[in-house]
Amino acid sequence: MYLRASEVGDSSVADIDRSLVRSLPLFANMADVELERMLARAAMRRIPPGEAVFEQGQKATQFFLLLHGRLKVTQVTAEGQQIIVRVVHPGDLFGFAQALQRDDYPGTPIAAAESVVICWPNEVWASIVEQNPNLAVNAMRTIGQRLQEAHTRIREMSTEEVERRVAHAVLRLMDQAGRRDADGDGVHIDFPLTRQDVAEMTGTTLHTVSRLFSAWESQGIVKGGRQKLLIRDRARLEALAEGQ
Amino acid sequence: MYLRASEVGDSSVADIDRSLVRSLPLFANMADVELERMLARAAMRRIPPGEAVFEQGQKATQFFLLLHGRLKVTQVTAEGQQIIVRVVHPGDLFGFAQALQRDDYPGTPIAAAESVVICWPNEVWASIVEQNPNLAVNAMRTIGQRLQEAHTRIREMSTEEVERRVAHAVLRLMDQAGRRDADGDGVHIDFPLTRQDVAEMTGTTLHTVSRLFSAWESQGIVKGGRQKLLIRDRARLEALAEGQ
DNA sequence: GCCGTTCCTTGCGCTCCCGCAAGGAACATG
DNA sequence: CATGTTCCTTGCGGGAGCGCAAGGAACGGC
Repeated sequence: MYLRASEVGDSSVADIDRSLVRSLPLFANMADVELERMLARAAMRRIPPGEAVFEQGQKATQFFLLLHGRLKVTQVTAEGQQIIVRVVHPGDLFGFAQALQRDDYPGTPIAAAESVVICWPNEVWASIVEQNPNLAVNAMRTIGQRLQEAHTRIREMSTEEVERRVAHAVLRLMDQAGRRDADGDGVHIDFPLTRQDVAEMTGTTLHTVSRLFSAWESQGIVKGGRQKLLIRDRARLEALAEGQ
Repeated sequence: MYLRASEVGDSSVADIDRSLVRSLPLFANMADVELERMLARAAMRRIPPGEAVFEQGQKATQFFLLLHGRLKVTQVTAEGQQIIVRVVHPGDLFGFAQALQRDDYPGTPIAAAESVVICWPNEVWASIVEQNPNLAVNAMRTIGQRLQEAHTRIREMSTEEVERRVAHAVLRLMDQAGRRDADGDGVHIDFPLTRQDVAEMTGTTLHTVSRLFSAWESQGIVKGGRQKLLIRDRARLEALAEGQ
């Protein structure tokens, strides 16, 4: 049944995995009845890799929650330069334009791996918050954390050289999407990640990232691969991030 | 009476300028009674230039609103490098640590000019939000906007060269703190602003900022001065910000 | 299995910008 | 007015990292 729905791309409320949703911090203090009422107004969508959930600049009519998979949120500048604003992990809200007080989406979330999202029309937000202020508080915390991450990134970009910034970015990815490697030693990043991606996260070029990874690999700190990254020596990486 | 209170540094609720507070978007939808109740739990403080409202890392027990003046929020890295995270303008909330889900303040707000703030103990927040969800929504929007600004800055730092970044920063300051100059031509920044400050906002050095300002001055775009900046040709500055 | 596409690597030259250094101007303080 | 402090300016040299370029490796589609 799930598979059939997936083929269509859209799917009914009944298919949404309750236990998964229930475990999210966002809904921690929400009563079962409330949650059910909220899910009743939701829709589910499957996003194949490389596809966008919505496009930057598009009118914001819905907000979203990532259930499975991984999204890279990109922004494109007037000159066509692209950057990755953040990575959306399972359980994260995104496409939250109205909270940012704008009526269009500021970025484009692209599926790095096969992903499943649920979405609500914008109007749902207000009506739900009214009955459940706790959700608003939770959402605010989420945005607050995101703000903190942004400030961290600004600080790093202002004061650190490229190697440290890249090391920090890799450590962050490791914490958010690390997975113990099947082949024994090390932790790998759990979704396809190109050198270009890392460059766009750290404000550098894919060339520099490639050179760094090569250098690190020769020291046994990481092991690269096409769209893959395996971290073998976290301590050394942390040392690099702190500037030796 | 106001002056006497100022001398002490702390002041009573009665002194708070109601019409000023009333006009803030944050309280737009709040009933007079609610506002009065909220102000009843507030305290007022005067901050002389150069002094901090609180220190980075300090336990967060209060949140704040800037009434008059101007604050530069700085963060110091482990290596002692300083950056300016943002500038607080009159009407802005700050010291909002609990919304960021942390119990210490992430930065240090330093008065650039003589400033007046009002502050509340953290507990007030929860009790007020409960009775007035609208305030939570407003606060979330504020944080959302701040997040957007942070992303803009990240994008600029990733993709633009120093000159464009500095031009953008100056334009932003102009919009937020610009004031028609008394001596006729141009708009000046309404608080003391050093080259070092601008450097810390844009992730460069005071040397580079100084060189840029000199170059711009020789083209008649701006006019510098000790802790002063006068913008004479906004159009040219915008052109620079867009990359000629 | 072949071919096209995407992704990665590495060398080389160049440029933007930092860091050092030294001097000068504005302002505060007694 | 004298002295110290903060802030600004400018020259010079060096280096981190970008951009170009060219080649190679992994993957997917037919």
